[in-house]
Amino acid sequence: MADEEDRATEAVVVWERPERGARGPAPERSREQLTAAAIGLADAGGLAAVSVRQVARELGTGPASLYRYVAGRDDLVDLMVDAATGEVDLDVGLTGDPVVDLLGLAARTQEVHLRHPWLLEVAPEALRTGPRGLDHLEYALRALEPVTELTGPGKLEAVAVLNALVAMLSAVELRARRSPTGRQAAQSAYLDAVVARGGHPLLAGALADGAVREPAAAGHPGTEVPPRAAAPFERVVRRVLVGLLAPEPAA
Amino acid sequence: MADEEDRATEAVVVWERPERGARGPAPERSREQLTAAAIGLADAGGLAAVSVRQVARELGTGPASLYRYVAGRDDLVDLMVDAATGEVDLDVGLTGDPVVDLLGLAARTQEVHLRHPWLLEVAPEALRTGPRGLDHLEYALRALEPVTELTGPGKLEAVAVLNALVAMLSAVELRARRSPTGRQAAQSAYLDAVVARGGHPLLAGALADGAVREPAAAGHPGTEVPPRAAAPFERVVRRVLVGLLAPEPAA
DNA sequence: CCATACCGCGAACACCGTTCGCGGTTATGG
DNA sequence: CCATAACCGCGAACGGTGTTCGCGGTATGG
Repeated sequence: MADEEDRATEAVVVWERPERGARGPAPERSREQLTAAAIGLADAGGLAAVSVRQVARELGTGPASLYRYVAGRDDLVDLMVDAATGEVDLDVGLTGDPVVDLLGLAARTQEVHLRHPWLLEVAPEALRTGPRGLDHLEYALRALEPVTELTGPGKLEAVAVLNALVAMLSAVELRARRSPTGRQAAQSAYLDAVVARGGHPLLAGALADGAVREPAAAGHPGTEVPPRAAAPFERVVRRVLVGLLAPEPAA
Repeated sequence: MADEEDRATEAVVVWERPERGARGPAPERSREQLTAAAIGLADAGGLAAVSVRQVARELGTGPASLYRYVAGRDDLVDLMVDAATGEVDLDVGLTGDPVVDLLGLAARTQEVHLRHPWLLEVAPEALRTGPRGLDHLEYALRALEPVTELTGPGKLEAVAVLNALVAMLSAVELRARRSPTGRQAAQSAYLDAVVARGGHPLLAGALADGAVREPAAAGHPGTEVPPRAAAPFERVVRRVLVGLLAPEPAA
C-alpha cells in the first residue's frame, strides 16, 4: 500500500530526474545551458531578472520549451545555486586545525557570494541542497573530524551557523562596495534622520565611531574600495568558530 | 545645489512619508490595517500569499486604493517586518551580563520568528529597518554596553551576527516542527538516496547519530514534538556569544 | 515495423505589480 | 466666504509573470 501511491510523490527533486528520456529525439539543449543562461541573467540584473521567459529568450526559444528540462522556476534556481556552490574549490588540503581549515573554506565561499550577489536573494526557506552542496558539506565535516567535543548533529549545526555567517558577512561587504542604489540611499537618509532625532544614543555613538558608513559624497562610484575588507571577516569568523568548537564555555 | 535636486530623492522610505495628507477627505483605512491584513495572509499562506490584490480583497476594496497608503508591495513588506519586530518585548530589564541579556533577547526574537515563519522568506537583501527595528537594535546595544573590548562598529557586527544566527536556528526549528510539505519530503528522500550511494561517509555518520531526521514513518503529523527544542538553541547562541565577546582569541 | 514515449513550441489562462485618470471631498489662502 | 489646490477612492488597462494544453514531428524498444 506504499508502492502504488508514490505516483503522488513523483513530484521529485531535480537531481533525481534523468536529464533526458530514452525514447524521443535528442534534446537540443541541456540543463547546464539553462543554468548558465540563468546565472548570466542573475549576475547582470539580480535574481528578479531570471524569469522563464527571459532565460528562454536568451536561448532563442519559447518559454514552454524549458519545461522539458525543468519542472518550474524553482528548479532553475536550485540548479543555479548548486552550480555556484560548485565554484568553491574543494581541492585544498586540510591542515588538521579545524579553525584554520573552516576559515579557509569560509573565505573561498565568500568569494563566490561576492561573484554572485543573487545568492543572497534566494530565500533560505527554499534552499534545497544539490550534489555540489553536499560535497561542500562533506568537506566541512572532514575539516571538523578532529573535533571530538561535538556529536554528529552538533557538527551539522556548527556548519549551518558558519554558512549563515558567511552569507551575512558577504551581504555587509557587498553593501559597502557598490554605490547605494537609491533604496539604500533612502534608508541611509532615514537612519541619519532618526539618529539626529535623538532617542537612540547608543546607535548614534556606534555609527559615529567607525567607517561603517562613510560621508557618501555625491553618489557616483569613482572611489573604488580596494581589498581592504579581509580583516573583519577573518576576525569575526575566527571568534565564532572558537566559540563553537570550544570544549565547554566554563560553567 | 543640494536642496533643489531632492525631488529626485523623493523616492523616500515609508517611515518618512506622512500617514495622510492635510487637504483631502480622511482616508478610510490606515497603514496599520493594511499591515494587519497582510500579516494575516502571510501567517496563513506564506509571503507569496501577500499580493496587493489579495490584501485589497481582504480589505474590501480594489488594488489601486492601496497605493494611497503605500508606494508599492515592498513598502508593504517593510511594514510587516517592522510590525513583527515590534512584537519582541523590549521592556525586560538588563542584568548587566551581556551574554545573559542577549541570550534572552535572542530567545524572545525567536518566538516571533516561529509565530511568523514568513519572516525567513523575506530576502535579507531588501531589509530596510524601521522604527521598531531600530529600537530592537538599540536594546541590543544597551545589553552590550558593559563590553569594552569591542568598538562601535564591532558591536554592530556582533548584533548582526546574532540576528542572523537567530534566523538560522529558527529555520531549523521550523523545519523540525511542521510535517514535511512535499518539497521537503522530496529533498529528504534525495538525501537518503545520496547517503545510501556512499561517497559522503561523514555526512552519513552525522545523520545516523542524532535525531535531526527521525525515520519519518508514513508522513502524516500525529506525533507532535512538544517544546523540546530550547536546549540546542541556548547552547549554540551562548557559545557564539562567548566567542564574539571574548577579550582575545589567544594568539 | 509500428506503437510508444519523447522533443519543440504556439497559444492560452490566471495572476501579478503598477499607472492613469476620473468624480467627489475637504481644508486653506486670498 | 468661496474658489482653488490638494487629496481620497477606485475602475480600467498595460505589460509582465509562471504554468498547462495539445499539436505535429522524431527516434527507439518490442
